[in-house]
Amino acid sequence: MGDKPVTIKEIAREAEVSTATVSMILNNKDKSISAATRNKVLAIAGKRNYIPNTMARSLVTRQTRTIGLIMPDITNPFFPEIARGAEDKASEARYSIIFCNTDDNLKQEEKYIEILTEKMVDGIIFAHAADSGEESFTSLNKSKTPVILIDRDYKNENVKGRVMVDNEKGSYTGVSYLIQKGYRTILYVAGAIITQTAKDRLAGYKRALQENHIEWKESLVKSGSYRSEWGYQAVEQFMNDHVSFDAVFCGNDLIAFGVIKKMKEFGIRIPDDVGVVGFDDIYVSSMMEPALTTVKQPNYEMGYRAVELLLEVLNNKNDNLDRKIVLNTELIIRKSTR
Amino acid sequence: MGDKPVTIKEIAREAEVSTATVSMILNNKDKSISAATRNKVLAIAGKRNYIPNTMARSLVTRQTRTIGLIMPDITNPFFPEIARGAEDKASEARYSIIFCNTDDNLKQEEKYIEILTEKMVDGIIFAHAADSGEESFTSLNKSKTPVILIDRDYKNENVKGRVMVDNEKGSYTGVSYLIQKGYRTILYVAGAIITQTAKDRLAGYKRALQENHIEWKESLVKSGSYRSEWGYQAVEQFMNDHVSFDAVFCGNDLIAFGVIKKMKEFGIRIPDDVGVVGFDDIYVSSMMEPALTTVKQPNYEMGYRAVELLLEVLNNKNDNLDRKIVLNTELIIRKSTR
DNA sequence: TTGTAAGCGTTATCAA
DNA sequence: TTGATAACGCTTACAA
Repeated sequence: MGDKPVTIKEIAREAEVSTATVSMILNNKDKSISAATRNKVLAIAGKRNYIPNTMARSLVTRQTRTIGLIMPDITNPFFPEIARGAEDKASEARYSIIFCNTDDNLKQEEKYIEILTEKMVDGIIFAHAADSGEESFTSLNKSKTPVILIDRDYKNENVKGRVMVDNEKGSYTGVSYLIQKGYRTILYVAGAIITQTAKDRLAGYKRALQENHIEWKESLVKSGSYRSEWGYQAVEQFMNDHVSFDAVFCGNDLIAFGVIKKMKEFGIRIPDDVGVVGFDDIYVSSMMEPALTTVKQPNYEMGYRAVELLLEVLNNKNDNLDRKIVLNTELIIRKSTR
Repeated sequence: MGDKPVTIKEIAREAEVSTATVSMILNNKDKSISAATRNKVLAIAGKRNYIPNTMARSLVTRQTRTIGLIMPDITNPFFPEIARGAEDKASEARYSIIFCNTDDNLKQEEKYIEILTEKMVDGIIFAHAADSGEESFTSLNKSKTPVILIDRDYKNENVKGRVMVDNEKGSYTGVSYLIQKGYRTILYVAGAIITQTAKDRLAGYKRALQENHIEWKESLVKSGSYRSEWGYQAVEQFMNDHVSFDAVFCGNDLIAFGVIKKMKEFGIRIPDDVGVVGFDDIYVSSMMEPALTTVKQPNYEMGYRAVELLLEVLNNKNDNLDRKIVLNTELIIRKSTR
């Protein structure tokens, strides 16, 4: 019933052994310790309700069993599954996750990297969605913390691995499907095009057209942001430009929602008049009217694999690997295509 | 260019002062220190790229500037905004957040509370959605960590505050609005009814009917889970029971989506034949067809206020308050009601 | 204005 | 099979 937490020292005193002994027992490094003292110590620790102080422990072991997760915005439906995957894997291995929202703001990212290295996290999972050009991460360079990148590519010596998705192939599959279903004039409403992601998806779009001998026209492509408002506006713009089309391939599902909303307002029927394919497969896409055909990203798996990779790196300090995991997308066929 | 991180001791040596002096300067407790030594130390710390070791610091100060956030599932659209609000406030105050997903599993909760107290978090924000009865939290009792509850009520001496929503009033407002718009036979498709939340909402539903002299019938109320599948099934069940109705008040937005989907399949027009009101206002509710009229919960604010409250508690160790903050809901009128 | 030194709760190296 | 004891890097009385 003491007020201060019980320490190893007090247990040692009560059990009439040394702190070293107690420590070994509590950490299962007790091969050489007699069952008698072992049980005695364990009993006392239990009774006194001993809780180890990880600060003290980390100070000497130099590991915190904590990893940082930096992402733009947990409120964006793209990220919760990544976070969940990461947390699940971390939790399995008895690691904890500190999570940070940057709003795609470089200053914030710098700040968080600083904080995380001060907190001595063992590693960082870094999901930086929007491309911010080639800025160098000064905090990252100061820090020696190993980093696993999600979704984007950086050059940095702390980067020990990347987990990405084959975006080119993903959009190739989506667009090919549209063509296969008889659609011929396919708009591409992209997100922010500075993004490598968006570029890769554009490449996949082009390749699908090419392989099907459909001419690629710049007038059919517009890029904006990854928000549903942009999809809504984009359709408006295409209509104003008197562009005619029978399908829309969208940079993500949110954009697709906007596209569909606007088209409904114009009385365009989906999928009969126009087919729509999204990208991501966020959880509501199946509930929309019509349910959205989309290229699913394995978000949960990305988070999970990223942590898995990090733990591997942590356990093989020696070999300085920079592993790259490329995950496949999956076409989810629903009702927005015929 | 050394390999090990620079310590205060090395800086002290290089600056030819004591570690105490360096520590004071680095912590802005340097009222009494000459500008000369001050600048010298700061310069060296900058050049050598000093990063404080928070393990060591926390060991003596007994605070980690870290707080735990326990919630059922970040993947559930209800929670990301809470998490975001919490993180924003924490970040403002230079606190970090460790986040934990319990899947409404009591074992998990216990485990996380244990881990968090081992990690010596300064406090815990606890968002426990589904009611798990009156189970006692043994880990919580062992731990002395202050806890702020979100959304649910527990009795526990570690609970130093609660942030909740006035559910009774919320559903009262929603149902009153339906009545005001001329709807008369209003179903209530509730979530899990063991939940206090669901009970309070039921109470609000009844009060609205009563005040408008509409008889309450048990046959108009069904409870299931907070998932869209349940909304879908519920409508089916009501139809099978040959219950006629002209409005549906839903336990949350997800349920409303399911309800709407099923009704569309039956060719029921919304809002003309039947009006629908949801609860929560998750981010897609405005994008649905028709856009959903719903009782908005201030999720972001709940997270934000919870951390705010926790920080207050942390700064007033002396008075043993248990503050309760009750936030108001807001009726968001869109197109699923006439 | 600055330095000395104790101590935070562990782990880990030697010795015994 | 166990015990002393020196770290780990920092803060904080108290002295000087």
